[in-house]
Amino acid sequence: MNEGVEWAMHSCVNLSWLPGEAVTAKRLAAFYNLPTAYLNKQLQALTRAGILTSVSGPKGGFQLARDPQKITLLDIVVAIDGPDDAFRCTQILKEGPGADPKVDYTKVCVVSQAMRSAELTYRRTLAGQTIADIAERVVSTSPDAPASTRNRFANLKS
Amino acid sequence: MNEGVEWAMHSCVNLSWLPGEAVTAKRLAAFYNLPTAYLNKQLQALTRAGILTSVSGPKGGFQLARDPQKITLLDIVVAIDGPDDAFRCTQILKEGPGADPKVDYTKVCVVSQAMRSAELTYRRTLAGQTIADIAERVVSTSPDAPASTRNRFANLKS
DNA sequence: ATAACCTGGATACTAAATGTCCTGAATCCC
DNA sequence: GGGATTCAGGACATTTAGTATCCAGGTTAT
Ligand code: SF4
Ligand code: SF4
Repeated sequence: MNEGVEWAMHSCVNLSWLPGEAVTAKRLAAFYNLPTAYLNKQLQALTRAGILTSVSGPKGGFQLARDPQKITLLDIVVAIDGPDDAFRCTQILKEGPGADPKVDYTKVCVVSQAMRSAELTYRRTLAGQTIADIAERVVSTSPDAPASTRNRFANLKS
Repeated sequence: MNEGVEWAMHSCVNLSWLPGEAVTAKRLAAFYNLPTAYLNKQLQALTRAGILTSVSGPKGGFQLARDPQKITLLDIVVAIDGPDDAFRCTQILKEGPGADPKVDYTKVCVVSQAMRSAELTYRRTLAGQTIADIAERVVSTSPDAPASTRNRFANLKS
């Protein structure tokens, strides 16, 4: 899995502490000391996926496109890592016994179904958790996180 | 995910149709027209993991090390793809606010916990399905699969 | 003894992830 | 309008992981 997923998760949580404020890629990157240009690519992907909105120009930057309660972890994973399943079906049955090129063995093959069922539970679990849930749980263990995050962003020079 | 996982799944199912018979890597590869030497590496990994047993020399080959009911899909995935989670934790919090090198943020971080919970359901689902389950489901849709598989293996020249 | 087969390391090849750079367009401020 | 700031995105370069081949060494059946 793309490590940009982790960056995106944390950035979205941070952005949820800064509602209505446009934060530049440079500042988001500086927060965790990440490569700016590369993080910018992930932010672009989130924007294309409709998770963030972006504004060009001075005072521009990124912010959450909708309520954190409506952004699931699955949304982010799909936006950054793509919609493909981890288990790749290379259709080896086509080289096997009943070789019928017209059949899509992805649907028929029992192995494929079994792996797919596992990935389904995975996605369901991710879809059941939102950025708001994450943020809330962070607050419950360290209640000053939102304030200190805002403070840190305010003090970021670059 | 490693595509060897797919090869391993199908090979294990095939081997479950051939109990007590040692099948050479060359024949297992020929069944799906796979690269012999590379498939052999996956079979070695399965052997190291205790899923297969191997015998050297003429009349040698691989066979299941235990009852197909006791081989879960998770066993195979771990043997081929390794035990690591898909979500990689690069510990970016160490570059962040509270930077404490002594803390293992993998345990503390809420994002990490959320992703981990999803992977847990994934693994649980995989662990709940065995090679025997797969084989049984194949039989229920095409009852002649075991016989035709044995027949095809018997007719493989190389 | 020979041939077949597994083991594992070395190596090559290929694809994907990671990271950088640069041009162009949008926006703000003077 | 002009300059500065920032996003958008394409074009690379670099690094890492996956895929594939080969060979030398050990095991076993005949
Ligand atoms: S569908 Fe089944 S047989 Fe075909 S490639 Fe996927 S796993 Fe293998
Ligand atoms: S533990 Fe949390 S913060 Fe640390 S790297 Fe993993 S996801 Fe990021």
